[in-house]
Amino acid sequence: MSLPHAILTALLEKPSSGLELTRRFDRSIGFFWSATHQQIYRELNRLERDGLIHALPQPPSRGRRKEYEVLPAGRAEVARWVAEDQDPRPVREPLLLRLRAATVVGTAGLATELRRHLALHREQLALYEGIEAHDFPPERAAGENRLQHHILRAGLGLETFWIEWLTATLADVEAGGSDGAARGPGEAAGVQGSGGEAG
Amino acid sequence: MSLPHAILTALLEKPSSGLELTRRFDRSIGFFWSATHQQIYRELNRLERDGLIHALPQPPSRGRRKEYEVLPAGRAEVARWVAEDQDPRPVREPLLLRLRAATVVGTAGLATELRRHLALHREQLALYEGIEAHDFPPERAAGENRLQHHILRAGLGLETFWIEWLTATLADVEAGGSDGAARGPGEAAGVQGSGGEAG
DNA sequence: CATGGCATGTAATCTGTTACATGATTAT
DNA sequence: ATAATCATGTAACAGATTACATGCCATG
Repeated sequence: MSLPHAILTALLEKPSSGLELTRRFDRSIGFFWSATHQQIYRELNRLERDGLIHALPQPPSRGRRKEYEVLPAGRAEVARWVAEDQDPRPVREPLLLRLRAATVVGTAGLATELRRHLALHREQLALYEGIEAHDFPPERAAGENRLQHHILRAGLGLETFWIEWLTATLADVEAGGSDGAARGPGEAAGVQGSGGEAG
Repeated sequence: MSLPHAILTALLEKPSSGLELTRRFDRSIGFFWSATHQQIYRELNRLERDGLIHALPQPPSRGRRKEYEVLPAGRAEVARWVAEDQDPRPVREPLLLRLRAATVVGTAGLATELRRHLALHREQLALYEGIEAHDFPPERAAGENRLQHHILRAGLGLETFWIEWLTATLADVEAGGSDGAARGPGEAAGVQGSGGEAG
């Protein structure tokens, strides 16, 4: 249940309308929590109903811009949530799944996908590096906004990791070149399976 | 739409019943794609209805074990999916969200959470290291199952990244020690916001 | 007054989560 | 017999995705 809190945080930073929020969820916030405008409007209505935010007084009609502001109860809820016990979500990465599938049905077409992903991650890394250069220049390194910098570094670090991992994996997939089906059904099963059970 | 393919892959590795699959989704496969038994049973029924798998002939009654096997159409579907164009999912990490919220409402209670996460990631890393030692011993390094090793390395790399990142972030949060509310509302907004817009 | 873009919203569907229900099997 | 556990399943709901609908407003 993070979306309402993401919205509250965004509104605390700056009161906004639904569409403005949508835009911000395409950029900075969306780098680690994405949301569509439908999710956002729905959640705004709930948050208002629950008394955590309220719309600034404006003639309410259908197609008209509606600006929201966080109420004290909303701010308190965010503060509570920051300290809440909340386990890290298990990794959910379809590409790793597909890699595993490839060990069974063959790697045909996989290299192309890996290359494509590599390019996308390089793009994203470049984007983050641009933001870092702009917002956290070396001259005022030990500044106030250390937390913000750490958040950005998470993005930088993750992209860097994927780039390295994809590069290594791609090399092996291209070297192996085995486009066809896997060697034998069931052979690959033990490797990850038995290890997991042992651990 | 990865769950059906995850199940097909698991069944290709080894025909199983619903509960067996559930167990495997708690270990090896679950390391990068988790699922509960309800999801699995629902999906098994759909896959059978769609002719991608079939239950091995056994007296079908309610509480009785039902073993499934992948049909040729199912294998073909997996092969198709391995090569499919599929963009990486945007990162969705509540902890980063909470960090950002903390820049606005204060870091009270945050260090505790970071420490807890650090411990959990260290545990997970140890688990992966155990599996690596067991399944990929250095003596038969350049072996057959390179792909499987790469999959495991993704887990190792991600956990390692989070441990390093959490350590660095925690140090700053503890040093800053500002438990109270943020400096001023709106001040923190520009940092990530403007950077994102510029990029 | 028509067009296009801005802004909010509805509806349908799918995926994921939580809680509970029920039949079968095994051990005591 | 009965309790514990194995195994499958139902129901209700929350969250996320996709497609579409509607009203406002500026411009030509």
